Amino acid sequence: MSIDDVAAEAGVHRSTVSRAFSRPEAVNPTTRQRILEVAESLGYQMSPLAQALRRKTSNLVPLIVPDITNPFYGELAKTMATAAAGKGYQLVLCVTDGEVAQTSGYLTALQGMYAPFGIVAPSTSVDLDELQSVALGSRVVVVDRVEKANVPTVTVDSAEGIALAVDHLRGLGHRRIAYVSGISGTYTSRDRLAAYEGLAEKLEMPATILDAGTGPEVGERAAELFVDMPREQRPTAVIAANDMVAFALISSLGARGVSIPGEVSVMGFDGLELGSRSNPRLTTVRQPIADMGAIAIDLAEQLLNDGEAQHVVLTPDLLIRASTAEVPR
Amino acid sequence: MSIDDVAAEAGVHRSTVSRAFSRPEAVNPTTRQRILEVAESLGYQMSPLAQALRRKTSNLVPLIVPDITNPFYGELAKTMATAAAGKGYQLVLCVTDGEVAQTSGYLTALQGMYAPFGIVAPSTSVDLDELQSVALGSRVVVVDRVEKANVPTVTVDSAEGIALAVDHLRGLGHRRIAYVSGISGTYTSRDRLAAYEGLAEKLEMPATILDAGTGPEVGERAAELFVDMPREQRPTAVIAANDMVAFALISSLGARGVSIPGEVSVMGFDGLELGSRSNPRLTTVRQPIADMGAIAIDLAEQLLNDGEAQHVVLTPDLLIRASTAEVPR
DNA sequence: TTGAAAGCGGTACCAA
DNA sequence: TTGGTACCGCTTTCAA
Repeated sequence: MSIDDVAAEAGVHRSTVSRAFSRPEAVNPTTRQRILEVAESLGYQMSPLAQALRRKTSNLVPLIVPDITNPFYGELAKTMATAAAGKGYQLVLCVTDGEVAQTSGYLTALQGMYAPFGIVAPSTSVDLDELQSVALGSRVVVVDRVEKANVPTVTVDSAEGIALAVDHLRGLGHRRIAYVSGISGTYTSRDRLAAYEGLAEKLEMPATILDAGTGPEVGERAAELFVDMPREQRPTAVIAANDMVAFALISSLGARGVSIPGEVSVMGFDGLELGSRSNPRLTTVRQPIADMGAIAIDLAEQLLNDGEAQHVVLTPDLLIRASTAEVPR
Repeated sequence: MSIDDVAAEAGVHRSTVSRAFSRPEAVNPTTRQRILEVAESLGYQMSPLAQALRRKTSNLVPLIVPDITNPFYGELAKTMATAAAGKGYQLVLCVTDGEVAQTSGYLTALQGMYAPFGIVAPSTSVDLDELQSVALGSRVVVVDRVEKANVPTVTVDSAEGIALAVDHLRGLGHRRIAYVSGISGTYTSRDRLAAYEGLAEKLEMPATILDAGTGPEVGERAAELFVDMPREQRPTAVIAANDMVAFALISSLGARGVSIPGEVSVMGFDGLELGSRSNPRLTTVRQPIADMGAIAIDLAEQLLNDGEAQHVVLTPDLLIRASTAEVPR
């Protein structure tokens, strides 16, 4: 079932059929109508491959994430998939396991497929300059990573988020509020940490940083640090670098008999759906993940059209659930 | 950078270059060596698109999942991605939101891309016969769904898994063991439920089924049912249809002040990584998700080669963590 | 073992 | 507005 079959059946030339689809206004309405009907009746589907080969641009968009197992990237992938599908793109799933080399590998591979652009949710150490050096790299939008001049980015305001969290906790009477840093210092984790430190200074609040550790043992280190502190010095609340760290921390704290929010309030950052199924349900700063997909695609298209690299910074909000409570007295 | 550039530079015909890559034995070793070197020095990459167009088969493999947000599918996707990458396939992410129509839609779309086969983790209601009626449908392997004669499948033994769970709980002294059914009756959920009922009968154990409800409120219904029962009738342990249901249940139970595993032991089924970050850490039946990806790809390739639809049934094992304990007395 | 030529399924420019 | 034609980058059959 190719374009020639339709052309023959409709009694026109293949080029006319082609136009009927790609530039409808350039063909006689009557003719077009006939072509469309014939195509319909023949069940004709245009070959995206042939089209891409000729046009030198496909509808294949690489989505590069460090770890699709992580629900944050899962939620991100979902919104991306929805947004992409709406614009006729197909998402090619590229999982890097946090390895930098893979990112550029995928990008060049997908460029061979004439991918029009790529979406990258970079792991820690991806150097954006390096990224741009690979061919597709100059047509990439970066999600969940702070601004970089000539690469479009969509992020959430860390300072705002941390302020929301700290406000909430102070409103509950907390004064010793610690920050639990994320797995191997994710980029956002660092950004949020900086926001926390900045705010602590501004508020003249003591800044305590607990390291959650890495790997499958996340949360263990921070929990150890916590229980090893003399009671009266312990923070009464902690803000985790992200929801996953918060879950891990709560788990480790729970295993040590620390009750939440009875003894410590714990806040996350991300607003994962999962937080409504945790024990206790997680109070957290919510990123508008649902918007990020659509925005990322828009930014990509803008980049292609105007060559303009825009930066969109989204505003987070508070999701108050059950892991925070008034400071114990 | 096309095949002709390499040909020119190496002083041979394009067809020879083509052969040098695809049928190395059909070209003079010396010539081939030269071609390879030239290609290397020119940084030549073959166009997968052009190749696919001509060969009528690509390396694009649709991975169809109902919800990538669910960590189970996330873990599945990860192993698939790894297995696929190892064989030179690219995974195209297709999220169906549980809508049947989408599945066949994706399949036909990807067939237009000459996808050699597809991987489907079907949602509840996908009819496998219906699935096979669409073009690509006859070259599909199904994951996480019981056998169907002419479609290759890879699944885990539900009966074995439930037996493992029940054994574990009975070993801890539990006699009233309930089953909490999953979200809108997933296929595996039903399969596991049947296994539970079968085993209960065999063991002459009372079978209690708690419905976890649907949507964002999962777990709520079961938790209500549970607390509404008179204490002495309450199950002392429950087996959830899957880990996500277990998390939700624990969350809802926790919100009602029921302590786990103090008052009830809760078991999951899946073995998600997430279970090591829950509170309490989840005792569960583990599916060898990591193997499923590689096996699925193998089955697909076998199907293409021999036309044979194999069924692989994997054996689950027990992951004992902290959500189960001896029956309270 | 290598080259020539046709074709995969489209697009786009040029002419009519 | 339509048709003709060349070409995108590669594969494959047929001859040499």
